[in-house]
Amino acid sequence: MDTPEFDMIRPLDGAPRGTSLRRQIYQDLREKLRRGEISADEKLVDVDIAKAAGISRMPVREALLQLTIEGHLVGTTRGFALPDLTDEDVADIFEVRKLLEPRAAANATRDLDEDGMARLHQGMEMARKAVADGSAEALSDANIHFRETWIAALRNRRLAATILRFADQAHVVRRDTLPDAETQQIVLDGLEAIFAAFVARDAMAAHDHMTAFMYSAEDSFFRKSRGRPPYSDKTGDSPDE
Amino acid sequence: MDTPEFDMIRPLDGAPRGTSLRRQIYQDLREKLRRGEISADEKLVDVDIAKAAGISRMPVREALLQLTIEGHLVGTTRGFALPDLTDEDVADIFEVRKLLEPRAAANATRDLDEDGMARLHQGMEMARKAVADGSAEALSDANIHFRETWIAALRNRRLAATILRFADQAHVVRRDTLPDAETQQIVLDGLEAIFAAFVARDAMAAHDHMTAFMYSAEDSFFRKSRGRPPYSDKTGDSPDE
DNA sequence: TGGGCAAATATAGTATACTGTTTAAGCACA
DNA sequence: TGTGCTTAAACAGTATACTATATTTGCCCA
Repeated sequence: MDTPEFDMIRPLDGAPRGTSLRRQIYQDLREKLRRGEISADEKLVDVDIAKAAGISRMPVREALLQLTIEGHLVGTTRGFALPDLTDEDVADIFEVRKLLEPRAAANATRDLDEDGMARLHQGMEMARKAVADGSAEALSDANIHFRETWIAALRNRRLAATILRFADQAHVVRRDTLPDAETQQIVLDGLEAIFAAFVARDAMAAHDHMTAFMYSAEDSFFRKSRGRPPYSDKTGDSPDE
Repeated sequence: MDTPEFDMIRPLDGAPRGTSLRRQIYQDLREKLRRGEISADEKLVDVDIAKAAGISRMPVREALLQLTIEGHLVGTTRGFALPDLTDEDVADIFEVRKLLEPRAAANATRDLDEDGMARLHQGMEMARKAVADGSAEALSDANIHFRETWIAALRNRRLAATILRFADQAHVVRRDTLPDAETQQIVLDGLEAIFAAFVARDAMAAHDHMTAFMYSAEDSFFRKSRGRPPYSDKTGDSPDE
């Protein structure tokens, strides 16, 4: 019930020496967010996470702040939580992704090595099996695996990090669209086309198929969840700065 | 020499109530970085800044961490400092900017209101005067003023924030290229063309002129400072994640 | 005089304690 | 059964103290 008395033990999985606690907590939470293991109503409280990890508040707090800065969380007066994205938010995220990912995919045809290609192949197998099984979670995992592989290959690390930042914010989209069988098939077809372009190292094909993939994902979301891509005339808020 | 005994005074400029200390420090440092008031060899140390502001380390530390996360600083074991960007880094930044800013400029032709237009006009006057005077600093200020105005108008706040994040990292470029009279004229011409497109609310013209502006800025940098846009075969570092 | 080893130093990182504010809970009163 | 007020709880924010580590400085010895 009280604060822990012992400070030499770190009951955190592998405990990789040399890595700061902030980084460990950050990566752990980031992973959980990516996997969708944080529910929308859940509140992340630094002191709770700290107690669970057997460390103090500060590294946890800093990790939560980083996730907030990156747009993965929002800080409220009562703990940190997932942002509930409006249609405008989702449209904004897609606008950025549509600008970045096609070009990045084209670059990946240049940057991918054989090892990466093998992992992409893995990802495709996972995706095919997932769709055959009708498993939304498995397809989501496969999709993440696929994306992280080709993005990891990119020479431009800034571009890569920015893409991951925005792509990971769209878990709402996955949750709302992937359960649908038709959407699953569309996603798989898109991945197949992109994968083929990667294998052929055809930069323009990768660019164009990624563009199509983005548009179809956006379309799925706005058809499933509501009527139309929005933009009434919202007054300015400030997700950053 | 000792720690301050009084905690109700905040010897920080305007002292806007309700704003967290972290935010105040962040914005102050961000502004200084934007203005180029932090030299490349300078080291930013939390405890020093905290003492100067009459507050504790933690808010300062968190502000420095935020700036590091955003790529404006790098953390070393001996204080935070400006990142010394390699040619690859600059090329990477320009690649992202070239993807984002043309589209954003096109959007700005839709999003700018009359007030923003007036401020753009101001910025142009500043820029013309700066070039007439041959003042690199004044042109830099005008350029920043101009950019911040049209970006502030954007409805897509994520796009806006991302652009500012990358654009502000390029102060090295300004420093290395703007002193040159020929470059100043090129910059001014570019701004004039973009401004005209904004005034005419011609989205495609804005897009194309912004594209040209990006390429000419990149070209200026790599012509002035070294031979060619790079890409030998650097092994992976990790500016983010 | 140089080169490696050892203290000193400066700094990030972490821990703990305190404060202020917002939200929620309890309670009286209508 | 609400409705306004008061109190309590929960949390972020800030402060201060402690620790670990890397860089530098200086010394000793070859």
